[in-house]
Amino acid sequence: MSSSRATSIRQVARQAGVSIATVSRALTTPDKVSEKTLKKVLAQVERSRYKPNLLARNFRSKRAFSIVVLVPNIANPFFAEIIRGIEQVAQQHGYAVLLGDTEGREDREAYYVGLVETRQADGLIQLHPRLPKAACGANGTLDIPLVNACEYIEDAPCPRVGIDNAAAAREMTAYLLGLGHHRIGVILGPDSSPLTSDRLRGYKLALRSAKISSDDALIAQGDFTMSSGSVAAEKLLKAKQPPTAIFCFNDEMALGAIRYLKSTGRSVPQDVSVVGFDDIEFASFCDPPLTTIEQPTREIGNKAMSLLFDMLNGGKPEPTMHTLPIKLIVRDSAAPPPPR
Amino acid sequence: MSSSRATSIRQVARQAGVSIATVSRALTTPDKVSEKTLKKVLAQVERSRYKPNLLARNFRSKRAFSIVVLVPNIANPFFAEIIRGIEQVAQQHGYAVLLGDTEGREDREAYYVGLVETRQADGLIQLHPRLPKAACGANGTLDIPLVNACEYIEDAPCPRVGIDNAAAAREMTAYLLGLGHHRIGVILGPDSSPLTSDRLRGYKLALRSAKISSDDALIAQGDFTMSSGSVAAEKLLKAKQPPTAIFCFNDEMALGAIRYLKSTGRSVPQDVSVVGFDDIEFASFCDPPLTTIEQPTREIGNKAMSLLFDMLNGGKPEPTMHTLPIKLIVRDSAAPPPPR
DNA sequence: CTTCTCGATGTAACCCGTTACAGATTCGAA
DNA sequence: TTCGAATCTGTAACGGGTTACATCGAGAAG
Repeated sequence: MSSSRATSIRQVARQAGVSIATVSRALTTPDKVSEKTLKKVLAQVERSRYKPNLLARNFRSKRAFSIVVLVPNIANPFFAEIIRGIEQVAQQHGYAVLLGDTEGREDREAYYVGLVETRQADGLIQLHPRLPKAACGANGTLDIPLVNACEYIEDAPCPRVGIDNAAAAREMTAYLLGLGHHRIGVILGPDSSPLTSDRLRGYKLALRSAKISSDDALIAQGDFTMSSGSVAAEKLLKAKQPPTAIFCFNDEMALGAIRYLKSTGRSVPQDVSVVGFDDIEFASFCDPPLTTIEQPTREIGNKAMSLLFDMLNGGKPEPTMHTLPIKLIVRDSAAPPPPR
Repeated sequence: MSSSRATSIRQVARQAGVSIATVSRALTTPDKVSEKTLKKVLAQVERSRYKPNLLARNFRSKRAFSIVVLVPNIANPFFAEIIRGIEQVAQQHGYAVLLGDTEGREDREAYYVGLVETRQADGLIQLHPRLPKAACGANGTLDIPLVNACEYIEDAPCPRVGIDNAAAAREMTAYLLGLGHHRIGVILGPDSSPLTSDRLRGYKLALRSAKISSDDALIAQGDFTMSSGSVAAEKLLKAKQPPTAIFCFNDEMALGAIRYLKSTGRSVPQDVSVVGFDDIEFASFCDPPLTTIEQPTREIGNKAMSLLFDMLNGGKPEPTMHTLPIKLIVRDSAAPPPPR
């Protein structure tokens, strides 16, 4: 909080007896400066506590060295993990990450897109299942460097990274079939989410492979919240022919479903098996520990940032999907169905 | 992705037939421009899709219009909520928030402090219980605008916002006493956290008011993780005179404690009451729903950002503590002790 | 000794806005 | 009509770095 203005490169140059160019080079490209001068300059930098003004540097280099991450809700630990993955490689490349918590509102989305249009940020990583309207040019192309992570956008004109949701759902369904279940309920996510349709497709594929016809009475709507999981589970269990296992399209809903089952005196997995998706932290701590699908959240974040970094450095934005492997985590919430 | 360089204010000025100063004024101080010119300029701005380069503007105004939030771990929903509160008012004032997830490492802390020293950011909000070393000047003052939120730093030379942990713990303990408990166990957080000592103080104060002497056998160490809650609960319950209620210094540990109790066949709250602290989202969904202390997370974030904003606008950093009210949330995890 | 090469350094233009200051125009009042 | 004030507009300096280009000096080669 000293009242004098911050020391500038010119002061350092004067006091070190060199030109400003030399100071600049000493700090950014030391090998272009003789050893003697370098030492002299660095000593003076140290002495006068000089910190280069990155606002100026970035202005000159036309780069903000920051990127924004658009996320529906940081309070969701699943997204938080992906953000950590993004930050990790962002920092390796000298980028800072601006947090864009949209809370689902489109005006906030537009605000963050504006940040990159006005060069406050260099690019954007989108964690929503849709493209930000504000970023779309007239001819279906994107105005800004963008990569989409973890939610699959059909035909998006940008690189995407995520998992193969259909394959994952198929694997999980096959696992339940393997335990001997024939009536497997599912609790979907919101319709708007492409995740839902992909996972549903995988589920049906697995049934078909096992020569079991799918039954709409076994499909219940949810919205990824715990309470919706409870409600949906109730609906499924009250059917004429209730399922012996429930596949929830995320862990929160699985937790909700388990809560409902327990509250009605059923035990999991003895009476009904319940499995989830995502492997959030609580999944291993709840009772019973949840069998679920682990998503490579860190890796998704890492990859997304790497892709964006490439784009920012002149790579062209191949609109390809980068699929990362998932893992079926078997814990204790699924077991063979009870004998009839 | 057009190959031409971005349109600059000079182009717009030329095409609108005015000077660059007029364009600048039209965009930043429209009332200094005649209505006719304003219309003409804005039309041209629209037509050429001109977006002012904020890198240049910020450079000129010597402000980055961004602040960094240092957080131990964004994957912790408690912090995530505070961040949302910060972002909310940051955006109102035109500030972006840079996410500083330190993962507890000091080098990352230093990196983020560097961001404000080099003017990439204007100030910093710290969510850790200690001051970043890198930000401390020689004479015990701070080099950068900083406010501390949610964890109490003793004698920090900066504004602080948080709750009265001692009073909150006292209230909770009094509540358990009121239910008829006489042997109340506590599960602490890590020693390094000032939260722990404050809450412990509140607990002891309540006991003294009730003329009950405190017993070290009722105090167990934890570290704010669920598994530490299980371990600590086990230790408490295996004592000669086990507690009839357990006060955990955060919700995660309470969840862990409940899990341990259930696994040993005890039911909560019939056999043992368990209460938490923080009111994380899961607290209302677990079984039984947790009686806990609600922290005003949003408000903490809001207040912290307001304080920082004031500092950035010339207000001097009063090193005062801003205490926000908490709320005791009664759910179903605490009940009168079982009759002996 | 001259000439060439190459590394180290300095000079100054440049990035793209904002804004102090000056000049121009308009309008009302004397 | 003339002058002053108020309003609008333009010119150009400025911010703090980076970097193309010029310059200089030393050592190598001829």
